[in-house]
Amino acid sequence: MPELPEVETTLRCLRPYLSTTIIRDVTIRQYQLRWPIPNDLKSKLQNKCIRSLSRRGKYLLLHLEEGSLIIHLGMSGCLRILSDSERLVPHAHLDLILANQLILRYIDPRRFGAILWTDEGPLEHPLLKNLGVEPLSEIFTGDFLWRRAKNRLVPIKSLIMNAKIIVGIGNIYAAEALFLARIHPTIPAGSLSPEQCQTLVDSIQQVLQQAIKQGGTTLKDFVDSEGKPGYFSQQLNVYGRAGLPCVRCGAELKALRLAQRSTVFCSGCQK
DNA sequence: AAAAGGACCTGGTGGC
DNA sequence: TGCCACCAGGTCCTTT
Repeated sequence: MPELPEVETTLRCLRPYLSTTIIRDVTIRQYQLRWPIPNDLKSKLQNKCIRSLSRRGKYLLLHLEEGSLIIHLGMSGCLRILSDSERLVPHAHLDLILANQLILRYIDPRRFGAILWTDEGPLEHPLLKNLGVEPLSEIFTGDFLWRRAKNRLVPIKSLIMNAKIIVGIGNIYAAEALFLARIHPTIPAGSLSPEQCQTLVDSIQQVLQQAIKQGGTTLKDFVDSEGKPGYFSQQLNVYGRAGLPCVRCGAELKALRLAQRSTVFCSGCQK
């Protein structure tokens, strides 16, 4: 499910409910996610105050007095704020019962997500420490991308989805950004000109910012923490539109498989 | 070092 | 209606 805009939407939605809130209790129904939920998590959280929330790439971080909860939504995860009367749905793996009577519930059918704890600064955690740049930060420039792409033969789509280089871009927004930039998804990353890199950076930032503004993309089951879907799916130009006409030139959009991911593009517009 | 492919897991869809 | 193959928003790990 969630790429950067969906995680950011979740963060913004949660913040008013969670910051400076005390966790009264923790219910764990399923420990087996991508990695097991730590056995001692309950003791780390119970009666502790959530000081603040942040995001790094697709990771959500809840900062407590000592240590942080690291949450990743995987492919199908979401976090909901619920009143205690709501009935349990399948795959509700963890609840934080808050002092304000609300429940923060983690739901993840495919269990590709993760809930981990770190006593240290969370950015030093092995999963976060080697992450690439934030695409909406000022250090993500055309020159940065050009230098990282130089001499590399991987398809440009794979490169921009590589979290060691840039975080947050998944299959939807990679396809959309390449369409906006008129760049073919399979061309070797190292063959882009500096100008094309600048265009691509601009397109990535544009598509992510627009998607955040729309509350993310709901394909199937993404909702924010209040249960509202995102509306960016109405603005998708290529993702999920193989066989349909290109909104720019009218040519039939093509699909191919790249690194086991479906990839839609316009062979008329994207060179 | 870089690139490619497999693995993890559930649920929905389309074909026969 | 049932069964099966295949697909889905991620990303780490192993192999080449």
